[in-house]
Amino acid sequence: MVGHSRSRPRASIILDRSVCYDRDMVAQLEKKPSPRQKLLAAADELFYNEGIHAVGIDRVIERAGVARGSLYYNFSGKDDLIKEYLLGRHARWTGRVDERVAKANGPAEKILAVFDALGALFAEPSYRGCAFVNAIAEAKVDGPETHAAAHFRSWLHALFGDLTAELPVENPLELADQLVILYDGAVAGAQMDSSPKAAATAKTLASMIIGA
Amino acid sequence: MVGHSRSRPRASIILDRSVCYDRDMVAQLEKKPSPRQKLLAAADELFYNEGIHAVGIDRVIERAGVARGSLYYNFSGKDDLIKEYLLGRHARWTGRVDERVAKANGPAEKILAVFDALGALFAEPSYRGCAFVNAIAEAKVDGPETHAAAHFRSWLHALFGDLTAELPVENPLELADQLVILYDGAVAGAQMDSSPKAAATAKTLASMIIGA
DNA sequence: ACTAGTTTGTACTGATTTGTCTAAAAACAG
DNA sequence: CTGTTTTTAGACAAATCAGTACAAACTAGT
Repeated sequence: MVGHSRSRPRASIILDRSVCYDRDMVAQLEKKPSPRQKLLAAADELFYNEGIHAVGIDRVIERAGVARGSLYYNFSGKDDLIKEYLLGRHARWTGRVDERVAKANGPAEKILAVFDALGALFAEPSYRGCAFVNAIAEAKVDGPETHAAAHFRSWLHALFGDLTAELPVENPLELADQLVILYDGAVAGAQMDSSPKAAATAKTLASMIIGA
Repeated sequence: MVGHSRSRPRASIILDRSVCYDRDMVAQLEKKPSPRQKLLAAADELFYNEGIHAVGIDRVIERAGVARGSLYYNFSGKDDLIKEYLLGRHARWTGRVDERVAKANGPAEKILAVFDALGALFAEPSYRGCAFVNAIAEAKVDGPETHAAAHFRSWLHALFGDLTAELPVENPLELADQLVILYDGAVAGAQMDSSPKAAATAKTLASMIIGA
């Protein structure tokens, strides 16, 4: 609940996305990872695999191999670490989806490419559901997870909203809502049933409703 | 991790389902609720609204208005309380769905009745997603949530599997998988976007795929 | 009324939680 | 080299966690 007692570091979430090549970025890529990066990597792994609430900062610190003080020097507390963990998840996942969508030709193929991205995600052995759904499940009202999850949801709706707008259908917004349901259903089903084929099932449904 | 040190009570989960009318059942309905029932009611409310991990047993006890010892007399520990909480959620939800399905005429209407049940669920102001999805999100491997969630998932697949089997389609099992995705998508979308209309959207999609 | 089963209130343990503090070493920039 | 920033290791506090122990009181069946 208390801010930094020392000065704040200059690193930002942009550094993790490889979109901005300033001097600090190049320097961090060539040198060994900073304590901040090690902490974010450890938090990403532990929070996602075991749940945010179930993982104490001691385990994050131990996993990262850094000193306890480094956490509170680079972050204002666990809530801040949670927020940055979710921002990183958001950036990496949207990057993967945008990449696949960009490669596809035409709005219909771009929509189906989203479900191909889900299929690749579900095939990863470490898949344990949507980080934002899981975070909201254990979040208290107005917790650090709220804004990050809302940000992710607006991205998801905009993704399908933009793609269906280029489709020759009578009601693109309704179609976007339907695609969001297919997306959410595949994500949840793959987690609960441990069946990666949910992506293929959802993709089949998606191709049905965008073709009709 | 330790069993009962005193003798174990004779009440079972069946008593909460109103399916078995023995003498104990009638007695419990007419008298004031037992500490066990108060504890289950408090755990149901707190675990669902705030997350299992985030709620300590002290808050459950305080909310139930019973003594600390009553928890460990009626349950073997928090894990046991979690298990009973999820069993109760399972019984109540499947009861509500089965009731609506039973009232519908014909397999197609019965399938759509499931999504009507979801619509009624999402309209409740206390809706906060699927208790089993939320529980798994914060559960550790082989925790008390695992079996309850698996039990619920097999019920869900059997529900749509049985209903699609009575439908004149070429591949009822594939259709059942698709309906599960619509169900999961509505459940997750209604939670993440706080929009009860996800049930109607999923129902529209369901009627499309079972009509074709 | 007697007895067994149940509930209560409180105190207590031991482990774990997030977060603070300090002093010294290390890395870094001008 | 000099001075600032960052990292380290560890001790420490205050709160909370699940669970145990125990004695007294209450309830219900016979």
